[in-house]
Amino acid sequence: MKLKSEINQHIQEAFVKAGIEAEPMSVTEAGKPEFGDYQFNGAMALAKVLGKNPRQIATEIVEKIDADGMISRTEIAGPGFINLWIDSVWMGEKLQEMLHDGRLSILPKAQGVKTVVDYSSPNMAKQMHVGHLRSTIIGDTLARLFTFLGDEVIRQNHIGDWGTQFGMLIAYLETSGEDAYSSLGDLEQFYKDAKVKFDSDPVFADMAREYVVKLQGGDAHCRTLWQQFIDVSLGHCEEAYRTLDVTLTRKDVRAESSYNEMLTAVVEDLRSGTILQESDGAQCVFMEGSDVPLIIQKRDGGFLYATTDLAAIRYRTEVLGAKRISYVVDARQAGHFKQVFDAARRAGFVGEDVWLEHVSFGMMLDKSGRPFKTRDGGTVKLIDLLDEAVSRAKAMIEDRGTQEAAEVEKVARIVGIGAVKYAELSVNRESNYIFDWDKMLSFEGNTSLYLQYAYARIQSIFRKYGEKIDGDILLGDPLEARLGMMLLRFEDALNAAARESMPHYITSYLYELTTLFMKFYEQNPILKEGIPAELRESRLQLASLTARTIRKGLDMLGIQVLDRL
RNA sequence: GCACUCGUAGCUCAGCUGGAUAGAGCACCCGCCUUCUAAGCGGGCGGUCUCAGGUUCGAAUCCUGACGGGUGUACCA
Repeated sequence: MKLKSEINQHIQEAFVKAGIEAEPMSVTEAGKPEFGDYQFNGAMALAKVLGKNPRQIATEIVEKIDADGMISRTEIAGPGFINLWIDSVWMGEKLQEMLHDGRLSILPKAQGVKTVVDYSSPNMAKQMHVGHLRSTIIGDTLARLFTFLGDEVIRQNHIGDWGTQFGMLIAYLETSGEDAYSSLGDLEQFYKDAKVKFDSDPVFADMAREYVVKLQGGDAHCRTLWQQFIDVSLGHCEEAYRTLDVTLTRKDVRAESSYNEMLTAVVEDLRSGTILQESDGAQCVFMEGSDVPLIIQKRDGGFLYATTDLAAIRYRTEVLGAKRISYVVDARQAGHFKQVFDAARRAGFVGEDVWLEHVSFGMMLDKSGRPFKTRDGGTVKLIDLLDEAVSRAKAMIEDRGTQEAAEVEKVARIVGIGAVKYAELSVNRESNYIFDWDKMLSFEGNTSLYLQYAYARIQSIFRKYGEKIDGDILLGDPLEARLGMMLLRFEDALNAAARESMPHYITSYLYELTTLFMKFYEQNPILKEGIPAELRESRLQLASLTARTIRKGLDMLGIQVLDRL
């Protein structure tokens, strides 16, 4: 339920009744339990405008609040804080509605927004490495989240399948043997070998350059080899997607090369829109306040990635009809996207009603704060990272010895991959972050395993109980009330995460919820002898709802839960 | 040089549109398993929120400057 906006509405109504004319202001979640559940701090801000004492304003607002059973108590504190307590009977009823609703009382938007999420975007010339992880995981979370909230999501995997390096690779494929599929088994090695030959063998280098021209000219044989190469490379990516439980499929692929035919038109339309300027022989778009242009067409007539990006933007708005486009791309591209967005708007490729958003994320650094590399200076392959995660999880599970032998592999996969994804998603995406195997695969504190563990313990209670639950949800105990409050905030957390494209809002919420539940559960036995039936039923319902919220929240992150751990 | 961005506990990070005593996890110390899974819970230790000004009733949060780190800066993607 949209708890916060419901409270805001009551405050707003009180404003009207009290004759206060002011911009709507929002309540905030109370910082401490003794300040209630929510607090409204607007009275102080209004004091100056209205020329009144803030406490007096607060009093006038409080007197007019008519929350229809939702708010049980109000208090004016300090200079004019309004503290609000949510009624526990009201909460109990709402919690029960959530429990009996498959979507946890979260209604899909009446008017879904057609949203393009551009993410993952691997380069077909190389194997996926750890640098692709953040885009892939953040983007997939956003796609799942937006979908759940009722938006119409179109995933776009803007794969890099065009450019000069493909000439080299095709030439190498042509000379290295007949069977393309087996020789491409290790793409990384293939690329390195090709590069070595390119640098050392002038005849081969010339051949490679020739192949670029032939490929771009549409030569059938070259296209066939190129297509084989892309198929194999994409196959590798899809293997990583499957391992990661990422929802991208082949139908989401919209390759760079697919925009080729649109590029000339993009340049022409920019020219006729008089946005284009020639500078040093190149066709450029200049932005106000910056002397570094966005180059659309090279002096030699060639197109660049800015051209492709503009074509893609156009396709997304004009053909797909997107109203929000989220680019999940690392922070180094911030300047580029600023220019592309600006050019696209001025060219009229996107209207005022389209929201362009660069969902940027920071770089991955090693422990000494340098860009993350392997010991020999190479990039860490994504698949190696994932294998490592699973094998570490497996070792811990075997060590613990609570799983059936047949289950170990499956559980290790869910736990290990979950840990990697959660570690990426739980930090603010905008900051750089320190990559550390131990931290990433740690299972303590704010990690996926902590949530999965809590979930499994709740399932254990229900296995033991095995009967139908009934009765009211009672929130007598303070911890019970806080848990109930937290459960009701789920939708607010999801909405905030979606509004700002910040997955870590979800993890923070889930961690806080789970911590509360763990405390509650330690102090308030559920099935123990001597617990009154009424209380037991109520606590079982809270436990059930907690489990469902954890499962749904993790589902937004593409992380699975387990009934036993 | 210019632009953007970051600077919170020993380490890794939260801190939502400025709000009441700045929060977690790890590490370290102490306690809790004959009782619903101890991958847990409780307690302790630890911060002049880089620094200096400014705006405000009120600043980790907004503005300016300094210092320090990172990134970007014309025909690669």
